Amino acid sequence: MDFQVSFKVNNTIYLRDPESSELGKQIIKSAIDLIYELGFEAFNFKKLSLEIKTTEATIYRYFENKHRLLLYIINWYWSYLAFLVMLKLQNITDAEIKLRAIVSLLTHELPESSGRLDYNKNYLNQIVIVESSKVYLTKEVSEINKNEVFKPYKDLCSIIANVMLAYNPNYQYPRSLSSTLIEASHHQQYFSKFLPKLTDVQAKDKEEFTAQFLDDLLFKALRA
Amino acid sequence: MDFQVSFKVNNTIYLRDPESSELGKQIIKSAIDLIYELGFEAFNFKKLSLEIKTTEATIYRYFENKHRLLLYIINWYWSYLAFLVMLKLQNITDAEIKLRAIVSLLTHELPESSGRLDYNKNYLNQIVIVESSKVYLTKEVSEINKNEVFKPYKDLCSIIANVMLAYNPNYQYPRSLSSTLIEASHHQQYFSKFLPKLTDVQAKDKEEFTAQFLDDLLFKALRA
DNA sequence: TTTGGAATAATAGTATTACTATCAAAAACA
DNA sequence: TGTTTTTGATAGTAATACTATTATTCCAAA
Repeated sequence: MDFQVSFKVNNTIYLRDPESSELGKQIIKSAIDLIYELGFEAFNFKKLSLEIKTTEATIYRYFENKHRLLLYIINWYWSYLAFLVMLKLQNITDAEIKLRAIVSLLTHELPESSGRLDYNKNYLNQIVIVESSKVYLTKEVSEINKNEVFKPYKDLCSIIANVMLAYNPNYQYPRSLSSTLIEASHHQQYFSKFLPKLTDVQAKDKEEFTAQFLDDLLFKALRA
Repeated sequence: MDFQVSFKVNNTIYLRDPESSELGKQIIKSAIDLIYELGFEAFNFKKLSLEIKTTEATIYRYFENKHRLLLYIINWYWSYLAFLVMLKLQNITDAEIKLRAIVSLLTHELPESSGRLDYNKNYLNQIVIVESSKVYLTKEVSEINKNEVFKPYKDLCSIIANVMLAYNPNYQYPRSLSSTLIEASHHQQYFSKFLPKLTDVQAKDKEEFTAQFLDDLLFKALRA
């Protein structure tokens, strides 16, 4: 069985749906590659247009500016991750095992898929770790939040919160713990790579460190 | 008794020590006001120079660029906070009470001091919440980390980690929990204000919400 | 098969940003 | 008093973040 899943992101984010054309998909794919390579600050539409051999003007017809493009990418990721979480939790009944599966998804690379134009999942992961907070840490949060552009993040948060409540119905802070879990998964992965003194990583457990820390934290927080 | 405390920040951050002149202090003070008002992205040296009636060129003699200036401000804050933590913990012997004092410092405004040129502590707090992660979420982390510019953050983290170990010597992740605590204090304060669905704030507990959540999380994490 | 509309390409242009350079005036300092 | 340091005034540059205009291509309905 082969199937195609696509994630419709809120249409106030783009001017023209990038999924609606080959060029649009190319914009997203190459944007992910370039942001990964250059970092969001050094990334711009000029460089992107050179990369995909089109012009700045054309890209501006899809996205108002690079912040919106990043928001699109990050939202795509949240939607995809929420989908994967739902999929993984399908056949699990035990809430504890569900929570471990969630931590695992939050701390490991997304599964690579095929498709010629498919986004590089490893790059996407790194972008989310490094750049995702920049989409909401802006003066315009309240303004852009009106259009529900953060819904995918809120939805993911809500899904996780519900599993937490299934595990312990008396826990008082399921949403805050979910957002803390998600954000901490990014920070700890970033810190353990670049600023290890802010963590307890050891040379040997680089791979699994963040998962172990979050696992420990999560279950202690949730146990009565 | 009246006394003056000043915090020397790593001298590779600035070209000329802003504490060494009135103009320098004015640059920092007005930068805090402007970054608070405009957000870091919209803030620039042109606007700052107009504000303090000098020229861009003059500000460039103190800081290489606005990223460095932000780094200076954030580091000043970490140093000041570490100082306050040490001060508060002075006469406390019980590790549990120490930890509560730390959570309280992390989730409340800094005490306002006098001094004509003193920085606006409320603004400073907000800047740290919104902008601090931007100083390390950059392509150049490893490069600038070589000069120990993140030492104040690491030191604060280390101080808190030691109190955690005093409370529970067997806890395995004191540094990661410290950095998570600090980062979560920012996120939860930010979210409860702008994206409340990512938290469990209620209308009535806006003030104390973050402190309560972190308190709960911290002690559950640390208890064996 | 023609034709109208949409998408894209090519090109140019503007305001702002993030600097650098130069030189004179003012202040500090010795 | 003379000298060095700091600041101010002004100018300039390369890059960024767009907007505008017109020409070309393409596709789909008439």
